Amino acid sequence: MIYETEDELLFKAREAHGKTFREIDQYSRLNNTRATGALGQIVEESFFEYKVNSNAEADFSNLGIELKVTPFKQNNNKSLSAKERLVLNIINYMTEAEKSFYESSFWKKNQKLLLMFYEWKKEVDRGDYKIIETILFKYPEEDLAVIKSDWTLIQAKIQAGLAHELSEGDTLYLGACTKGANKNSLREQPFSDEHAMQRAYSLKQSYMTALVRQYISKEKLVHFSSLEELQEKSIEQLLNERFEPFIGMTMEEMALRLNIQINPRNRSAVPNLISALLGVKGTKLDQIAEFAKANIQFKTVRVQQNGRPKESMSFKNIDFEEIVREQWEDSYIRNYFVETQILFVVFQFDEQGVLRFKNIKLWHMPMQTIERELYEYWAEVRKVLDEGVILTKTKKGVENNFPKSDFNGVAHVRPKGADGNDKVQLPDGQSITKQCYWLNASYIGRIVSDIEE
DNA sequence: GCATGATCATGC
DNA sequence: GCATGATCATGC
Repeated sequence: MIYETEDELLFKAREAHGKTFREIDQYSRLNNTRATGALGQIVEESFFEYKVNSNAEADFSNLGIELKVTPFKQNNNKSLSAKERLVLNIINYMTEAEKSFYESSFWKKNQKLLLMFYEWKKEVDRGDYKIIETILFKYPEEDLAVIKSDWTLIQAKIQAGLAHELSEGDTLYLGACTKGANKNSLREQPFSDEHAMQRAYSLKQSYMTALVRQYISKEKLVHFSSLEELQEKSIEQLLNERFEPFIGMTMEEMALRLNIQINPRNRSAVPNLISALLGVKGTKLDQIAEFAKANIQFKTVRVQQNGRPKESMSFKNIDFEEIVREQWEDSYIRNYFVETQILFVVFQFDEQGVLRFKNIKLWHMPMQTIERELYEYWAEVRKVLDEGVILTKTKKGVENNFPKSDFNGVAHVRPKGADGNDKVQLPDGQSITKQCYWLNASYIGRIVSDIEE
Protein backbone atom coordinates (compact mmCIF):
# COMPACT_ATOMS: atom_id res chain seq x y z
CA MET A 1 0.00 0.00 0.00
CA ILE A 2 1.43 3.35 -1.07
CA TYR A 3 0.26 6.46 0.73
CA GLU A 4 0.14 9.35 -1.70
CA THR A 5 -0.10 12.21 0.75
CA GLU A 6 0.88 13.00 4.30
CA ASP A 7 -2.78 13.33 5.25
CA GLU A 8 -3.59 9.90 3.89
CA LEU A 9 -0.76 8.38 5.90
CA LEU A 10 -1.75 10.21 9.08
CA PHE A 11 -5.36 9.14 8.65
CA LYS A 12 -4.28 5.52 8.46
CA ALA A 13 -1.89 5.87 11.40
CA ARG A 14 -4.64 7.25 13.61
CA GLU A 15 -6.67 4.09 13.10
CA ALA A 16 -4.13 2.46 15.42
CA HIS A 17 -4.99 4.71 18.35
CA GLY A 18 -6.34 2.71 21.27
CA LYS A 19 -5.14 -0.58 19.82
CA THR A 20 -2.73 -2.88 21.62
CA PHE A 21 0.24 -4.50 19.89
CA ARG A 22 -1.39 -7.89 20.43
CA GLU A 23 -4.41 -6.72 18.44
CA ILE A 24 -2.20 -5.47 15.63
CA ASP A 25 0.29 -8.33 15.46
CA GLN A 26 -0.61 -10.67 12.57
CA TYR A 27 2.61 -12.66 12.37
CA SER A 28 3.15 -13.66 16.00
CA ARG A 29 6.18 -11.43 16.44
CA LEU A 30 5.23 -11.05 20.09
CA ASN A 31 5.68 -14.76 20.66
CA ASN A 32 8.66 -15.31 18.42
CA THR A 33 11.05 -12.59 19.44
CA ARG A 34 12.06 -10.80 22.57
CA ALA A 35 13.98 -8.21 20.56
CA THR A 36 13.43 -4.61 21.61
CA GLY A 37 12.59 -3.52 18.08
CA ALA A 38 9.69 -5.96 17.81
CA LEU A 39 6.96 -3.43 18.57
CA GLY A 40 8.08 -1.18 15.74
CA GLN A 41 8.27 -4.16 13.39
CA ILE A 42 4.74 -5.21 14.27
CA VAL A 43 3.47 -1.80 13.22
CA GLU A 44 5.54 -1.87 10.05
CA GLU A 45 4.49 -5.28 8.77
CA SER A 46 1.10 -5.90 10.40
CA PHE A 47 -0.38 -2.43 10.39
CA PHE A 48 1.21 -0.61 7.44
CA GLU A 49 1.94 -3.90 5.68
CA TYR A 50 5.40 -3.30 4.31
CA LYS A 51 8.55 -5.37 4.64
CA VAL A 52 10.83 -4.60 7.54
CA ASN A 53 14.03 -3.12 6.10
CA SER A 54 17.10 -1.20 7.04
CA ASN A 55 17.38 1.06 4.01
CA ALA A 56 19.11 4.40 4.08
CA GLU A 57 15.88 5.85 2.72
CA ALA A 58 12.98 6.79 4.94
CA ASP A 59 10.35 4.07 5.43
CA PHE A 60 7.64 5.85 3.41
CA SER A 61 10.18 6.84 0.80
CA ASN A 62 7.82 8.57 -1.61
CA LEU A 63 6.86 10.98 1.19
CA GLY A 64 10.30 11.06 2.85
CA ILE A 65 8.78 10.02 6.16
CA GLU A 66 10.43 7.68 8.67
CA LEU A 67 8.21 5.63 10.99
CA LYS A 68 9.12 5.51 14.69
CA VAL A 69 7.16 3.68 17.37
CA THR A 70 8.22 4.97 20.75
CA PRO A 71 7.15 4.70 24.42
CA PHE A 72 6.17 7.25 27.01
CA LYS A 73 5.33 6.68 30.65
CA GLN A 74 3.49 8.31 33.50
CA ASN A 75 5.61 9.42 36.45
CA ASN A 76 4.67 9.13 40.12
CA ASN A 77 3.58 12.78 40.11
CA LYS A 78 1.28 12.09 37.09
CA SER A 79 3.43 14.02 34.60
CA LEU A 80 4.43 12.22 31.40
CA SER A 81 7.93 11.50 30.15
CA ALA A 82 9.50 9.77 27.20
CA LYS A 83 10.61 6.36 28.35
CA GLU A 84 13.82 6.48 26.36
CA ARG A 85 15.80 8.36 23.73
CA LEU A 86 14.68 7.94 20.10
CA VAL A 87 17.38 5.99 18.31
CA LEU A 88 17.78 6.93 14.65
CA ASN A 89 20.21 5.62 12.02
CA ILE A 90 23.68 4.28 12.70
CA ILE A 91 26.47 6.71 11.92
CA ASN A 92 28.81 5.55 9.21
CA TYR A 93 31.94 7.46 10.29
CA MET A 94 33.64 6.73 6.93
CA THR A 95 30.99 8.45 4.81
CA GLU A 96 29.50 11.03 7.17
CA ALA A 97 32.70 13.02 7.60
CA GLU A 98 32.61 14.70 4.20
CA LYS A 99 28.93 15.55 4.03
CA SER A 100 27.08 18.77 4.61
CA PHE A 101 24.19 18.75 7.08
CA TYR A 102 21.55 18.52 4.37
CA GLU A 103 23.43 15.68 2.63
CA SER A 104 23.93 13.78 5.86
CA SER A 105 22.44 10.36 6.53
CA PHE A 106 20.67 11.87 9.53
CA TRP A 107 18.80 14.40 7.43
CA LYS A 108 18.17 12.05 4.48
CA LYS A 109 16.43 9.50 6.65
CA ASN A 110 14.97 11.48 9.53
CA GLN A 111 13.86 14.91 8.36
CA LYS A 112 10.21 13.94 8.76
CA LEU A 113 9.17 11.44 11.42
CA LEU A 114 5.86 9.69 11.88
CA LEU A 115 6.01 9.36 15.65
CA MET A 116 3.60 6.81 17.08
CA PHE A 117 3.59 6.97 20.85
CA TYR A 118 2.51 4.06 23.01
CA GLU A 119 2.15 4.03 26.76
CA TRP A 120 4.66 1.88 28.61
CA LYS A 121 3.57 0.53 31.98
CA LYS A 122 5.56 -1.36 34.52
CA GLU A 123 4.15 -4.83 35.20
CA VAL A 124 2.16 -4.80 31.95
CA ASP A 125 2.93 -7.31 29.21
CA ARG A 126 4.30 -5.53 26.15
CA GLY A 127 1.57 -7.03 23.98
CA ASP A 128 -0.93 -5.02 26.01
CA TYR A 129 0.75 -1.64 25.56
CA LYS A 130 -1.58 0.68 23.67
CA ILE A 131 -0.82 3.15 20.90
CA ILE A 132 -2.09 6.51 22.11
CA GLU A 133 -1.01 9.31 19.79
CA THR A 134 0.59 9.92 16.41
CA ILE A 135 2.28 13.04 15.17
CA LEU A 136 3.87 13.83 11.86
CA PHE A 137 6.91 15.56 13.22
CA LYS A 138 8.95 18.16 11.36
CA TYR A 139 11.62 19.93 13.40
CA PRO A 140 10.62 23.46 14.38
CA GLU A 141 13.15 25.97 13.01
CA GLU A 142 14.37 26.84 16.50
CA ASP A 143 15.13 23.19 17.23
CA LEU A 144 16.67 22.62 13.83
CA ALA A 145 19.21 25.36 14.55
CA VAL A 146 20.35 23.55 17.69
CA ILE A 147 20.27 20.15 15.98
CA LYS A 148 22.45 21.48 13.16
CA SER A 149 25.00 22.71 15.63
CA ASP A 150 24.87 19.35 17.47
CA TRP A 151 25.36 17.53 14.18
CA THR A 152 28.27 19.79 13.27
CA LEU A 153 29.93 19.04 16.58
CA ILE A 154 29.55 15.29 16.06
CA GLN A 155 30.98 15.61 12.56
CA ALA A 156 33.88 17.76 13.80
CA LYS A 157 34.90 14.97 16.18
CA ILE A 158 34.87 12.46 13.33
CA GLN A 159 36.94 14.83 11.19
CA ALA A 160 39.43 15.25 14.02
CA GLY A 161 39.89 11.49 14.22
CA LEU A 162 38.13 11.38 17.58
CA ALA A 163 35.05 9.26 16.79
CA HIS A 164 36.11 6.99 19.67
CA GLU A 165 35.67 9.92 22.05
CA LEU A 166 32.12 10.80 21.02
CA SER A 167 29.67 10.86 23.88
CA GLU A 168 26.06 11.81 24.38
CA GLY A 169 26.86 14.62 26.76
CA ASP A 170 28.69 16.55 24.02
CA THR A 171 25.48 17.76 22.44
CA LEU A 172 22.12 19.18 23.46
CA TYR A 173 19.19 17.77 21.42
CA LEU A 174 20.74 15.40 18.87
CA GLY A 175 23.02 12.82 20.44
CA ALA A 176 25.40 10.14 19.27
CA CYS A 177 24.31 7.21 21.42
CA THR A 178 26.04 3.88 21.56
CA LYS A 179 24.35 1.15 19.59
CA GLY A 180 25.54 -2.37 19.54
CA ALA A 181 25.41 -5.61 21.39
CA ASN A 182 28.38 -4.75 23.58
CA LYS A 183 31.68 -2.92 23.82
CA ASN A 184 32.96 -5.01 20.93
CA SER A 185 30.59 -3.44 18.42
CA LEU A 186 33.31 -1.32 16.87
CA ARG A 187 33.63 0.45 13.54
CA GLU A 188 36.46 2.03 11.62
CA GLN A 189 36.80 5.81 11.36
CA PRO A 190 38.45 7.78 8.55
CA PHE A 191 41.06 9.89 10.36
CA SER A 192 42.38 7.56 13.01
CA ASP A 193 43.46 3.93 13.22
CA GLU A 194 41.59 3.53 16.46
CA HIS A 195 38.28 1.74 16.17
CA ALA A 196 35.30 3.58 17.60
CA MET A 197 32.23 2.30 19.38
CA GLN A 198 29.31 1.97 16.98
CA ARG A 199 26.92 4.87 17.48
CA ALA A 200 23.59 6.05 16.14
CA TYR A 201 22.06 9.48 15.94
CA SER A 202 19.40 9.89 18.59
CA LEU A 203 16.97 12.46 19.86
CA LYS A 204 17.71 12.73 23.53
CA GLN A 205 15.26 11.49 26.12
CA SER A 206 14.78 15.05 27.38
CA TYR A 207 13.97 16.18 23.84
CA MET A 208 11.45 13.36 23.44
CA THR A 209 9.95 14.19 26.85
CA ALA A 210 9.41 17.74 25.66
CA LEU A 211 7.53 16.37 22.62
CA VAL A 212 5.40 14.06 24.80
CA ARG A 213 4.46 16.96 27.06
CA GLN A 214 3.76 19.26 24.16
CA TYR A 215 1.64 16.86 22.09
CA ILE A 216 0.10 14.52 24.66
CA SER A 217 -0.09 16.61 27.87
CA LYS A 218 -0.63 19.80 25.82
CA GLU A 219 1.93 21.74 27.86
CA LYS A 220 3.39 24.97 26.54
CA LEU A 221 7.12 25.61 26.63
CA VAL A 222 8.62 29.08 26.38
CA HIS A 223 11.79 29.91 24.43
CA PHE A 224 14.27 32.33 25.97
CA SER A 225 16.10 32.82 22.70
CA SER A 226 14.88 33.86 19.27
CA LEU A 227 15.23 31.92 16.05
CA GLU A 228 17.76 34.46 14.74
CA GLU A 229 19.89 34.09 17.87
CA LEU A 230 19.80 30.29 17.76
CA GLN A 231 20.88 30.31 14.13
CA GLU A 232 23.92 32.43 14.95
CA LYS A 233 25.00 31.31 18.39
CA SER A 234 25.07 28.30 20.63
CA ILE A 235 22.78 28.05 23.65
CA GLU A 236 25.88 28.26 25.82
CA GLN A 237 26.96 31.53 24.18
CA LEU A 238 23.47 32.95 24.55
CA LEU A 239 23.37 32.04 28.23
CA ASN A 240 26.76 33.65 28.80
CA GLU A 241 25.59 36.83 27.06
CA ARG A 242 22.40 37.00 29.14
CA PHE A 243 24.24 36.62 32.45
CA GLU A 244 27.25 38.80 31.62
CA PRO A 245 25.72 42.21 32.53
CA PHE A 246 25.02 41.03 36.09
CA ILE A 247 28.55 40.04 37.07
CA GLY A 248 29.55 41.57 40.38
CA MET A 249 25.98 42.26 41.56
CA THR A 250 24.35 40.96 44.70
CA MET A 251 21.07 39.07 44.32
CA GLU A 252 19.19 42.16 45.52
CA GLU A 253 20.91 44.33 42.91
CA MET A 254 20.08 41.79 40.22
CA ALA A 255 16.43 41.72 41.32
CA LEU A 256 16.28 45.53 41.32
CA ARG A 257 17.74 45.72 37.82
CA LEU A 258 15.29 43.05 36.66
CA ASN A 259 12.39 44.71 38.41
CA ILE A 260 11.34 41.64 40.38
CA GLN A 261 10.83 40.88 44.06
CA ILE A 262 12.90 38.13 45.61
CA ASN A 263 13.89 36.92 49.03
CA PRO A 264 17.54 35.83 48.70
CA ARG A 265 17.00 33.25 51.41
CA ASN A 266 14.20 31.53 49.50
CA ARG A 267 14.94 28.50 47.43
CA SER A 268 13.11 30.10 44.52
CA ALA A 269 15.31 33.24 44.51
CA VAL A 270 17.90 31.99 42.03
CA PRO A 271 15.45 30.34 39.59
CA ASN A 272 13.35 33.52 39.68
CA LEU A 273 16.43 35.58 38.85
CA ILE A 274 17.37 33.21 36.05
CA SER A 275 13.98 33.29 34.34
CA ALA A 276 13.73 37.09 34.64
CA LEU A 277 17.25 37.55 33.35
CA LEU A 278 16.50 35.29 30.37
CA GLY A 279 13.54 37.47 29.52
CA VAL A 280 10.86 34.94 30.50
CA LYS A 281 9.89 36.35 33.88
CA GLY A 282 7.72 34.05 35.98
CA THR A 283 8.39 30.95 33.88
CA LYS A 284 9.44 27.89 35.79
CA LEU A 285 12.83 26.74 34.56
CA ASP A 286 11.55 23.35 33.43
CA GLN A 287 9.06 25.17 31.19
CA ILE A 288 11.86 26.93 29.32
CA ALA A 289 12.07 25.11 25.99
CA GLU A 290 15.87 25.08 25.69
CA PHE A 291 16.27 23.85 29.27
CA ALA A 292 13.63 21.14 28.97
CA LYS A 293 14.83 19.81 25.62
CA ALA A 294 18.53 19.74 26.52
CA ASN A 295 17.88 18.68 30.14
CA ILE A 296 19.69 21.68 31.61
CA GLN A 297 19.44 21.70 35.42
CA PHE A 298 20.75 24.64 37.41
CA LYS A 299 22.83 24.38 40.58
CA THR A 300 23.86 27.31 42.73
CA VAL A 301 27.49 27.42 43.87
CA ARG A 302 28.77 29.77 46.57
CA VAL A 303 32.54 30.11 46.47
CA GLN A 304 34.81 31.71 49.01
CA GLN A 305 37.39 34.38 48.15
CA ASN A 306 39.86 31.63 47.23
CA GLY A 307 37.45 30.46 44.52
CA ARG A 308 36.61 27.22 46.28
CA PRO A 309 33.17 26.32 47.55
CA LYS A 310 32.99 25.78 51.28
CA GLU A 311 30.40 23.05 50.89
CA SER A 312 30.19 20.00 48.68
CA MET A 313 27.21 19.53 46.39
CA SER A 314 24.51 16.99 47.09
CA PHE A 315 22.38 15.15 44.55
CA LYS A 316 19.76 12.46 45.08
CA ASN A 317 19.64 10.30 48.15
CA ILE A 318 20.99 6.83 47.51
CA ASP A 319 18.35 4.17 46.97
CA PHE A 320 20.21 1.19 48.44
CA GLU A 321 17.80 -1.40 47.07
CA GLU A 322 18.29 0.09 43.62
CA ILE A 323 22.07 0.39 43.69
CA VAL A 324 22.66 -3.24 44.66
CA ARG A 325 20.38 -4.42 41.85
CA GLU A 326 21.46 -2.18 38.98
CA GLN A 327 24.14 -2.65 36.34
CA TRP A 328 26.67 0.14 35.84
CA GLU A 329 25.54 0.76 32.25
CA ASP A 330 22.02 1.66 33.35
CA SER A 331 22.74 2.79 36.86
CA TYR A 332 20.97 5.83 38.26
CA ILE A 333 24.12 7.86 38.85
CA ARG A 334 25.70 7.10 35.46
CA ASN A 335 22.49 7.96 33.62
CA TYR A 336 22.12 11.14 35.61
CA PHE A 337 25.54 12.46 34.66
CA VAL A 338 25.41 11.20 31.07
CA GLU A 339 22.05 12.84 30.47
CA THR A 340 22.24 16.04 32.49
CA GLN A 341 23.72 19.38 31.53
CA ILE A 342 24.35 21.37 34.66
CA LEU A 343 24.16 25.14 34.65
CA PHE A 344 26.33 26.26 37.55
CA VAL A 345 25.34 29.72 38.75
CA VAL A 346 28.32 30.88 40.77
CA PHE A 347 28.29 33.49 43.53
CA GLN A 348 31.41 34.58 45.38
CA PHE A 349 31.88 36.20 48.79
CA ASP A 350 33.82 39.49 48.48
CA GLU A 351 36.20 41.02 51.10
CA GLN A 352 33.21 42.26 53.09
CA GLY A 353 31.60 38.84 53.06
CA VAL A 354 28.94 39.99 50.60
CA LEU A 355 27.80 37.39 48.09
CA ARG A 356 28.08 38.59 44.48
CA PHE A 357 27.28 36.92 41.14
CA LYS A 358 30.51 35.71 39.59
CA ASN A 359 29.78 33.67 36.46
CA ILE A 360 27.93 30.73 35.01
CA LYS A 361 29.23 27.51 33.58
CA LEU A 362 27.27 25.09 31.43
CA TRP A 363 28.84 21.74 32.17
CA HIS A 364 28.40 18.03 31.79
CA MET A 365 30.62 15.48 33.42
CA PRO A 366 33.33 14.38 30.96
CA MET A 367 32.91 10.78 29.79
CA GLN A 368 36.39 9.84 31.06
CA THR A 369 35.40 10.95 34.55
CA ILE A 370 32.11 9.07 34.36
CA GLU A 371 33.77 5.85 33.25
CA ARG A 372 36.69 6.09 35.65
CA GLU A 373 36.15 8.01 38.90
CA LEU A 374 32.36 7.87 38.96
CA TYR A 375 32.41 4.18 38.13
CA GLU A 376 34.99 3.43 40.86
CA TYR A 377 32.88 5.37 43.32
CA TRP A 378 29.70 3.50 42.39
CA ALA A 379 31.55 0.17 42.52
CA GLU A 380 32.99 1.04 45.93
CA VAL A 381 29.56 1.82 47.37
CA ARG A 382 28.34 -1.56 46.12
CA LYS A 383 31.42 -3.30 47.47
CA VAL A 384 30.82 -1.84 50.92
CA LEU A 385 27.16 -2.91 50.74
CA ASP A 386 28.23 -6.37 49.67
CA GLU A 387 31.07 -6.89 52.16
CA GLY A 388 29.34 -5.20 55.05
CA VAL A 389 28.48 -1.68 56.14
CA ILE A 390 30.26 -0.95 59.40
CA LEU A 391 28.48 1.59 61.59
CA THR A 392 30.49 2.98 64.48
CA LYS A 393 29.23 5.35 67.15
CA THR A 394 31.64 8.23 67.65
CA LYS A 395 31.51 11.59 69.39
CA LYS A 396 30.38 13.20 66.12
CA GLY A 397 27.64 10.71 65.39
CA VAL A 398 27.48 7.41 63.56
CA GLU A 399 30.43 6.83 61.27
CA ASN A 400 30.25 4.53 58.23
CA ASN A 401 32.72 3.00 55.78
CA PHE A 402 31.31 4.35 52.52
CA PRO A 403 33.77 6.27 50.31
CA LYS A 404 34.86 9.59 51.82
CA SER A 405 35.97 12.71 50.01
CA ASP A 406 39.55 11.45 49.78
CA PHE A 407 38.39 8.38 47.82
CA ASN A 408 39.21 9.67 44.35
CA GLY A 409 38.80 13.43 44.38
CA VAL A 410 35.39 13.46 42.67
CA ALA A 411 32.58 12.08 44.79
CA HIS A 412 31.78 10.84 48.27
CA VAL A 413 28.89 9.50 50.32
CA ARG A 414 27.52 11.51 53.19
CA PRO A 415 24.33 11.58 55.25
CA LYS A 416 21.41 13.78 54.30
CA GLY A 417 18.31 13.51 56.39
CA ALA A 418 15.64 15.79 57.78
CA ASP A 419 16.44 14.99 61.40
CA GLY A 420 17.86 12.29 63.63
CA ASN A 421 14.97 9.96 62.83
CA ASP A 422 15.26 10.20 59.06
CA LYS A 423 16.66 6.74 58.44
CA VAL A 424 16.44 3.96 55.89
CA GLN A 425 17.13 0.27 55.99
CA LEU A 426 20.25 -1.14 54.37
CA PRO A 427 19.97 -4.38 52.36
CA ASP A 428 21.52 -6.21 55.34
CA GLY A 429 18.75 -4.92 57.60
CA GLN A 430 20.72 -2.30 59.53
CA SER A 431 19.14 1.12 59.94
CA ILE A 432 21.17 4.13 58.75
CA THR A 433 20.64 7.89 58.39
CA LYS A 434 19.65 8.54 54.76
CA GLN A 435 22.79 8.82 52.63
CA CYS A 436 23.36 10.93 49.56
CA TYR A 437 25.55 11.17 46.43
CA TRP A 438 27.85 14.20 46.83
CA LEU A 439 30.40 15.80 44.51
CA ASN A 440 33.44 17.04 46.40
CA ALA A 441 33.77 20.77 47.02
CA SER A 442 37.28 20.68 45.55
CA TYR A 443 36.00 19.05 42.36
CA ILE A 444 33.23 21.65 41.98
CA GLY A 445 35.87 24.32 42.61
CA ARG A 446 37.94 23.07 39.69
CA ILE A 447 34.91 22.98 37.38
CA VAL A 448 33.71 26.51 38.07
CA SER A 449 37.12 28.17 38.20
CA ASP A 450 38.51 29.32 34.88
CA ILE A 451 41.17 26.64 34.88
CA GLU A 452 40.56 24.28 31.98
CA GLU A 453 40.11 20.69 32.97
C1' DG B 1 40.87 24.79 58.12
C1' DC B 2 38.93 20.87 56.56
C1' DA B 3 36.19 16.69 56.70
C1' DT B 4 32.19 14.68 57.95
C1' DG B 5 28.07 13.74 60.56
C1' DA B 6 23.78 16.17 61.46
C1' DT B 7 19.91 18.62 60.53
C1' DC B 8 17.40 22.92 59.20
C1' DA B 9 14.07 25.03 55.90
C1' DT B 10 11.30 25.21 52.01
C1' DG B 11 8.27 23.71 48.57
C1' DC B 12 5.66 20.25 46.37
C1' DG C 1 5.17 13.78 54.67
C1' DC C 2 8.95 13.73 52.04
C1' DA C 3 12.69 15.16 48.96
C1' DT C 4 16.18 18.16 48.50
C1' DG C 5 18.95 22.47 48.62
C1' DA C 6 21.56 24.44 52.09
C1' DT C 7 24.33 24.98 55.97
C1' DC C 8 25.61 24.16 60.77
C1' DA C 9 28.70 22.07 64.32
C1' DT C 10 32.46 19.74 66.01
C1' DG C 11 36.55 16.92 66.21
C1' DC C 12 41.01 16.22 64.35
